[in-house]
Amino acid sequence: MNTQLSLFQSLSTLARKLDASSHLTDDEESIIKRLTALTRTYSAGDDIVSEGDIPTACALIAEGWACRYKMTGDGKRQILSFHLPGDIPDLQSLLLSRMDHSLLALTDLSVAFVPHAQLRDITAAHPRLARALWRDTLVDASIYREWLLAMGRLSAPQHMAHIFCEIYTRLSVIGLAGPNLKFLFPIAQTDLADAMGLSPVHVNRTLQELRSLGLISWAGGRLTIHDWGKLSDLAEFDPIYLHLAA
Amino acid sequence: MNTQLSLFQSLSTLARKLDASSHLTDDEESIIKRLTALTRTYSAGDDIVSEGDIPTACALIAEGWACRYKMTGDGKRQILSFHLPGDIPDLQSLLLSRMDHSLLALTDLSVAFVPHAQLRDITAAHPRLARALWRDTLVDASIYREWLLAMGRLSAPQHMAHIFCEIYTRLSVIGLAGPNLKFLFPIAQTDLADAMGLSPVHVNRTLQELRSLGLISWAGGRLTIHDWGKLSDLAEFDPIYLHLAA
DNA sequence: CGGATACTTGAGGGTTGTCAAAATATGTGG
DNA sequence: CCACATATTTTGACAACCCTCAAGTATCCG
Repeated sequence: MNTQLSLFQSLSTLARKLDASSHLTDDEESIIKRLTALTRTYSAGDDIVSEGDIPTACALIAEGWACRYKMTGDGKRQILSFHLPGDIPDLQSLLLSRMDHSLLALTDLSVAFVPHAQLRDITAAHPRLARALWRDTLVDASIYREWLLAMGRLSAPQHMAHIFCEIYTRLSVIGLAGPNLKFLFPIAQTDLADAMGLSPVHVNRTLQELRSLGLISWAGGRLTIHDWGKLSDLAEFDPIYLHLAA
Repeated sequence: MNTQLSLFQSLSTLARKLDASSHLTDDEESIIKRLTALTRTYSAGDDIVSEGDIPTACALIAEGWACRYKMTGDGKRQILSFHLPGDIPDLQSLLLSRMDHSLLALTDLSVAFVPHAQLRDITAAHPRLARALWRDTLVDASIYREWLLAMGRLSAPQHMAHIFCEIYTRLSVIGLAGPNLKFLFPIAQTDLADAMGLSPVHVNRTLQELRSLGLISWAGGRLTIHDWGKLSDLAEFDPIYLHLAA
């Protein structure tokens, strides 16, 4: 993808997300769209930012999927969240200088880096934009809460169904999934396993269960939800925790 | 405890916490200490705020322990975080109007309610205070990340050890635990189970394992860490995620 | 076409859950 | 201070869930 186009698009997506949740004025919207940023591309598997780093810019996802993760001492990985275009997964680095986790490209990825200095300037000059960004980090925290519930108290099939429902909903918001319930889900089963805290083998078996129930199909990086009602019921999915409306 | 005293103390604890992480000026510190708030007391087991509520004030814990939790459809509970004096567990309600989870008194509790209007005023007038509060919510999110890692990828004994290490560290910061490693841990094993995503029976057995290893004792609501080195090694506990220093 | 990666399947073992009951601690009223 | 009711902790037996190891199959990519 063209770098200029990619930057323009990612800033538009961000502005759209912030407007949807915090009602930006035209003025505020154009400030977001005029952010300058250095665009970089990554290959699937690359670290974008690593635990311990002290970033000087925030990563705005332009295209592709990323994730936050942490490792245990003996090399087990836990994925903490998935990130889609329009997300700024390390926005917290503006106030928490040292990264307590890493950021990884799950697919080939293009990222626009918005300098901290610039974000500090606009948040100082525009308190409403500061609040919109703050709100965005609070929604992040809300998603963590939902994931904790899913990890601790949902069965494996419920948990997996929950992830599918969340991703579909979030993709819809940014226009990357439509009402036909077919969309790109371009990660490996191993990644899903690390997000659910399970082994890849068990994820594979859980997946077959959902398939044989006729709820979904997933192949070649494309996911189809065959029965949204049953899938979201199973997952006890209620999008309130995404705080999509102000 | 006297209500006035309790309010004064909770505001001091809050000011101290914010100063430690974000370096308040004397002026800013006194603004925090002059917040007006209605103090209320709760009994262990009371809901302070419930999922779906739209709060108009934020709950500042003055004395006792609280927790955030969510329930599944079939009545299973997941505790999402523990909250100690000086914490404002529902600070996010300032920007996310509807509660996506509930807040519960784990012990008898006194809470100072700071009106949203007042918080909006001081964050508008004092951007540095706004950032200090924002930072506090970002630390919250960081703790969620660490809990996700613990739930997904640590063994039950490691996970439990991790919780003990975290709580000890956080109690130290607010002066409720000292270098002798003995401190109040006034919750039930059932609560710990709901925080770890395990059954009470298994928590009990895990506890006996830690006891028989000579790492801790826990009885009558008092926890003693006998070997901090071994306990924190087992838990792979690294307090970086608490972001105690700016 | 060949090598690497990802997915699938099977077998067996460890961890954790459920159910039920006993033992202990806690709290309250007399 | 005791007696009782209640809540919490502890124990045992068994089943379900999930993990590991290992091998086989499919898919992707140069």
